[in-house]
Amino acid sequence: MNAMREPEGYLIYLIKQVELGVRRPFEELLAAKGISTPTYTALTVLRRWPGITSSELARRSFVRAQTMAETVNAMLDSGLLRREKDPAHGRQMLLYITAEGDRMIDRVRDDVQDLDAVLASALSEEDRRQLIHHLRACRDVLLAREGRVRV
Amino acid sequence: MNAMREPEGYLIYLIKQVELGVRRPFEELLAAKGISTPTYTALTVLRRWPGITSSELARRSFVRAQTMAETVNAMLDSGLLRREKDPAHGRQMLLYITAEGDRMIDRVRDDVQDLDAVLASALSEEDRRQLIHHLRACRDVLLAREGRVRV
DNA sequence: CCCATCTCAGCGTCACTGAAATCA
DNA sequence: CTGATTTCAGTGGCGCTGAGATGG
Repeated sequence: MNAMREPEGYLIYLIKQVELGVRRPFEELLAAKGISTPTYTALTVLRRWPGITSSELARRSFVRAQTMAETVNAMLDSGLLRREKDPAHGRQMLLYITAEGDRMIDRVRDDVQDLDAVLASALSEEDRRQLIHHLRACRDVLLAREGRVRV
Repeated sequence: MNAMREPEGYLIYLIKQVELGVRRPFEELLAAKGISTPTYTALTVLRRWPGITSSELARRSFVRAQTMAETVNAMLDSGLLRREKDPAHGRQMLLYITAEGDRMIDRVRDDVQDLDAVLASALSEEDRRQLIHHLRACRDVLLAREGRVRV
């Protein structure tokens, strides 16, 4: 418990620090291929959950629906996504990645993996596996707090 | 290696997602006590490294010197920090936390710990310890890339 | 009637670049 | 002269709130 008495021992603090440290190189990497961070994260979430609405995508991405709407519109304009009317709900539009969207993910994959390798360069393969696993657990706790997320 | 083929297996992606998910509740928590995220992080770094310059604080916080200068000025105005001329370097100013700054950290400690506990609620105590340890390793890799940081 | 989505409009924080002055 | 810090000025991405329209 003593480890929690100082900010250095807080998960929140360390996660924020690591994220800030990796933000710039990550954004530069994506910008070199012509996409933004919100676009990249939306693509990755949508690849896992094709056919969800923009609002649901927002919840899974931890942003407001209005914020996600901007990102989605930009992606529609650049052809990374397409949307279809939900036959069961007149107003809702379901989102899908296009072939161009898939190509975009492929285009940045190597660079993202390289940066990831730098980040993990002080960790053993087993450490890295554990870190991924624990971060997923934290993410899922936050998702559960975010209100209902469709299965 | 297969775990790295999808974004779900990237450290970068998960760290960004967790950070985004925790950002809002964290900022609300701090705002309730009257401080901002940059101020909080500056306080925590400075507590560990009293007497560093604003530029060095910027490097350790992964922001530019100009960005940090704004945060530091606000903190000087509100009495959380004081600064002294470095006797050995005419132009440089060394930063120290004031008693008021220490009180500010104390004031938010319980709330930060509560949020931290939520984040770690799916982890065992041993998992949490490992996660902290691995995140520190990632942070230190990034710090080392940031150019010379004074011991 | 209520609730969720979608859309339009405006706002604020925070990190950025560029450039000039000071001093070891 | 070179390199680092400090300071002044301007910019922009990105997430936010509020409000109105549509539809189950």
